[in-house]
Amino acid sequence: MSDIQNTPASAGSADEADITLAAPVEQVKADEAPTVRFADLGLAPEILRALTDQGYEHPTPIQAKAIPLVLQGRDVMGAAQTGTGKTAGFSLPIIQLLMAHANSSMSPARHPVRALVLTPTRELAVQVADNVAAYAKRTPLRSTVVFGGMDMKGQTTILKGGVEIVIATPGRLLDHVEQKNVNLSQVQMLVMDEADRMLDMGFLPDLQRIINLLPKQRQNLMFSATFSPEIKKLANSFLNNPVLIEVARSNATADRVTQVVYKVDEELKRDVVEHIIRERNLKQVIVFSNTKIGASRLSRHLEQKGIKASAIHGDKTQQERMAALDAFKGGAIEVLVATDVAARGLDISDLPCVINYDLPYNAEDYVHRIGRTGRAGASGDALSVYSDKDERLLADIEKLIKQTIKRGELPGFVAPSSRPHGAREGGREGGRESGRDFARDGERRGRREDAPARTDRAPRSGGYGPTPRREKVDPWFLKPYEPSSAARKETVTPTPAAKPGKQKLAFLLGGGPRNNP
DNA sequence: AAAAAAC
Repeated sequence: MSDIQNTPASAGSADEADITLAAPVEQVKADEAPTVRFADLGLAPEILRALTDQGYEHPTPIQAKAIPLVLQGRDVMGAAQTGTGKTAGFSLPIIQLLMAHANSSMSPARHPVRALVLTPTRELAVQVADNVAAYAKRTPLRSTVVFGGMDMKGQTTILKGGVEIVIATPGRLLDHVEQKNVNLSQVQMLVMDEADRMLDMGFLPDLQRIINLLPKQRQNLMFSATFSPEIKKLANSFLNNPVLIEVARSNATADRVTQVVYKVDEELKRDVVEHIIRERNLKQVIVFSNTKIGASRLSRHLEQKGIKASAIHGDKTQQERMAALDAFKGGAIEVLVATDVAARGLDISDLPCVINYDLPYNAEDYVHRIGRTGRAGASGDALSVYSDKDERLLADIEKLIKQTIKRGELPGFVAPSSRPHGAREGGREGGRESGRDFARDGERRGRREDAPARTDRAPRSGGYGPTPRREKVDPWFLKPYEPSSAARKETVTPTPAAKPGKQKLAFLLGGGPRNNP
């Protein structure tokens, strides 16, 4: 992938009119993939050791760019999705900067909160916190995570014990602030992760409340997958002279991910999902549902059919959510049926396959969902089932990704149009199970014997539809009338893993050391 | 039209 084309001539776009940057935005330029090592980035030995412990040697492109800039104290606006390594991109330099004044005193007063990371979802908070803790494990810095749905007590104890780095969802953090469990007046660094999602979720008032509690003098890092006008406004109001770091659009729509859609009868969707899981012998797959109830039902259905499945959505207790995630990561659960709570942010290793049980109402969410696969140089499959009523959704998605998605055929599943009226046919190849009654939902049916894994997978990439084109990024940051804003711009392109062999091995081992965090 | 997030 090459760099994104942004010409100054296009800067006068319509929605830029009401955007006034508080300060000029500097852009840096770098085209080639970095061949640097973490050791070249000026990181402390304690941090390098922690990275080595985990098998990381080479930074991803965004890390190679972001780390030095953050170390310089710059505000950074990162246009990056998950899977680009942005978590390490901000946490490593934060740890480094805080280390300069770290002390090993046990006194809570000597461990004021100095870095704050805000995330939209609880799971993402936990994940970021896990990373931070791992990177900081050889330093005296303390970190913790606070989020809702859990007892306040444990979090309160840790907060009162003193921590330098807090990772939090906004609501619970404010809760702690109100209860005087935490003081944010010493925060030097603020990270807003998945800022676009936080806005979508209505966190703006909470964000403003939190920011009002912070010192004016601080460093701000903001990451967002999209550049809506709202995000630009947020960037304008909260960032000070930021550097824009841009990662070419997620590899989600890159050729590494084979996308296929299957048009089926609405009521056959769950059987099709089951069929796909068996046919491909999938052992690690996320199935996305548009609704919480749909996720639960599908999960239950799959479980009844002897597939190790579990659902994760907002109506589950936090304990259930975490248990499901852990079970999935640990392999006890093979199919995680999720709402969009898991669409973004979650770094659930490198999934070989993602299935859309429903096409998302929001085309943008499609990109986020399938971004769970084909990560970090690996290939992946993104399969979607849809029915007649979803044609419009599919059209929206294809318009967004500027790509026609391959229409797949499922041998054994009768095409919706040719299905005889009233018949409920859902058998598979060889008609082994023809005549099954698909009408009675929830009825226990005979468990299907394990089907041998077939190899007639959908063809990999290529040859179908126009060449994928990267989404045009609105050049809001170009300030044609601002002399200090040189037309330099940073575009970081994800590169294949530096060591493909090692990467592959990591995947096979399921969570072993990866090349890039 | 749905999901997420504080109690």
